[in-house]
Amino acid sequence: MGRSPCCNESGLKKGPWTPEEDSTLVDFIQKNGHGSWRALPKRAGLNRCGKSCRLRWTNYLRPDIKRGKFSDEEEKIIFDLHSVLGNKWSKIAAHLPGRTDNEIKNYWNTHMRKQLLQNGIDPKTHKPLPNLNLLVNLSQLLSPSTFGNLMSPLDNAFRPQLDAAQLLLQSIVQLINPSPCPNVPETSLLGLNYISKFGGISDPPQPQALFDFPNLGVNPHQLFNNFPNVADSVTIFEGGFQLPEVLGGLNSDYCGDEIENINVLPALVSACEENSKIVNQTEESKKMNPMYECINYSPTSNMFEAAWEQFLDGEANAPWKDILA
DNA sequence: AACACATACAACCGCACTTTG
DNA sequence: TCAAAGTGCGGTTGTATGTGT
Repeated sequence: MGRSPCCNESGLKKGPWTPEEDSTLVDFIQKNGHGSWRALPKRAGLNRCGKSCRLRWTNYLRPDIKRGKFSDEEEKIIFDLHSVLGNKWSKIAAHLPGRTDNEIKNYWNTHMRKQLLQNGIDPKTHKPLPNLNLLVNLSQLLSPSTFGNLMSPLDNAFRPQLDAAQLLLQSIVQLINPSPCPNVPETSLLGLNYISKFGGISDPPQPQALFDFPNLGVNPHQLFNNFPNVADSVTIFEGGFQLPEVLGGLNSDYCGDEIENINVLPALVSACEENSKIVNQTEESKKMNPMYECINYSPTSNMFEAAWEQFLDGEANAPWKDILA
């Protein structure tokens, strides 16, 4: 679209506005309205371009502008809306009376983004930045190339257990980085989880939220129900679980009570295909819940279970305990 | 006290998109 | 249908202020 830029006229002032210019602009708009922004500077007697006047008015001089520090509540709203809308600052600003899109953008970039990064949360995806070093190291430790040279033919008896352990690790890595849901835009349920649990970024969590089973459509209780022996290796507590020390003692970050109060979160489902009917979710809430289509989108669940099964089948011998020690 | 560096924020720029006449 | 005007956005810059040496 051919269009002449509005701000390349020579002789027009740029840079910070003086109190006199502010006063002139405010007086003119209060008396006449802004009308055409392009025509405004001449009519008001300002040596500025229309765009500069518009920005100055909308971002700073408008009487309904709220100045000062963002409240915790405002931070929560920004975080929440950003998780859904992304960088749609004007849409976010529409939910924060008195705040401008530019102000929110600046606040996000200078405060919130930094804090999220410091706390291990990706400000773009609102998901934890994967701390996969431990798992990668374990995976490498368990790789066939590592053991190919070290293990004697006798030790190959342990190969099935090693394969199972490696498969398990791969499953965990995939659970941490699930494939994106194909039916809805990228949203940040972890962001809501984060807010719901910690009440805003002013009191951030430590970056150890490696698992988020509700968001992956997996209920840890149901997940481990089929494996009675798992209690010996995995600690299941209210709303979460802890893996055995041999896997680094990684723990889930499932915060059940708070999450149930957030209606955009998916309901919990069984990780088992045969039990994959929706639980705790009405037909109405399915309609309201855009993530519904994603609830069963957990292709790694069965893989995870299969790995566990193999893993636990071999636990009687538990050679991996010695190998990893 | 003086300086360098870091940080926060206002403001600008360029572009793409939408609205309007 | 088209061009101008208006709007929204990401990225960047300039300046004031804070902090450490």
